[in-house]
Amino acid sequence: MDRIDRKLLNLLQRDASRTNAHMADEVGLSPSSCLRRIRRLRQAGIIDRVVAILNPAKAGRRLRAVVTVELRLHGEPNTRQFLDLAAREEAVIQAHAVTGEVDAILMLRLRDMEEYDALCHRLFQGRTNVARYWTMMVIRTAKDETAIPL
Amino acid sequence: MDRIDRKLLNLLQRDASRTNAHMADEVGLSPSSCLRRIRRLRQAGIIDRVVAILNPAKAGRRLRAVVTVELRLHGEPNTRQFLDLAAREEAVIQAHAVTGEVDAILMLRLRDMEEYDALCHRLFQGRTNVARYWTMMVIRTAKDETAIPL
DNA sequence: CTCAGAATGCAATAAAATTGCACGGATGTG
DNA sequence: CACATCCGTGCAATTTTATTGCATTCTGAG
Repeated sequence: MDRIDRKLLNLLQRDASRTNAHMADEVGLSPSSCLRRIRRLRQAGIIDRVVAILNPAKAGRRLRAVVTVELRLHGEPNTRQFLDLAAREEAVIQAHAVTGEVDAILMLRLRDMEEYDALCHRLFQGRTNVARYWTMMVIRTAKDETAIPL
Repeated sequence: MDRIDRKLLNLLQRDASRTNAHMADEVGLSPSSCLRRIRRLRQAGIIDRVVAILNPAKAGRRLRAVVTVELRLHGEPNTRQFLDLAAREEAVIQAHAVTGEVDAILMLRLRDMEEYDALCHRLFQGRTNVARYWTMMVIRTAKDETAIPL
């Protein structure tokens, strides 16, 4: 993992659709060398996968929300059970167990408020293990990266 | 945006490294038709970009945290100023203004606690506009998608 | 300094993407 | 219902890109 690897990873984290020859130019290597490095980074699992990022609005998911959740019954099996339940919801993009005043945090991608309402009913109301929950609707996004700083 | 487009987008959101011919097979189209659809989805901006997703641990960013922030001075210019400040930090992956009991929420990718400490000093202490902040360190992740449900 | 292992560049080859073109199905109109 | 038009499709030719073998160069340990 030298300087060139880092440079390649940074390029790939922003735009993985460039041709290998172009990438080689950027880092000052021959196409074959460049390709072999990228392949090595993939096989080592440093590059986990390559994905397409959609425009949320154009994909019909304008709303974004963060929900913090306090459970009634804390501890390992209960937390896991709730997270698994949440993970099954397609609107739930991320589900984490966390430290702090709450037990879990969910990131949502929503079509509209109707979907939010329905989701809350399924996850938070009825006979679920949720004591309280706090919803933060995203008003404005100043930064939104998938890239991990190196 | 018919059924085939949605299928293509779902495939690309999980793995955009497949060959066009493979994708064509998956959706039951010829390679040329498949390619033209993908190109159209890109030009329409539905596909925003294609990126490499790294393994956080192998990239040296084992720690993940969510921080909610209450500002001293609320309202538009102050919130924007704080978000811009936060966005300049490389450990800050996402920065949002939100509704609810807090004003902003930050997603962090951290190397270690030392980096967290330094970041807190820069963003939350001293003469910044932050009244209080709550850190939730991610213990376990049950779901972590970049894909937007269609 | 010397040697072994790893990385590199070049050129040939294989694979993939891209394009032109003709066909077929859906839609709208007289 | 016949007809013209438009859009998407598949095939095959072409161009571009990825991949590999091999000789050379670089790097680090002893």
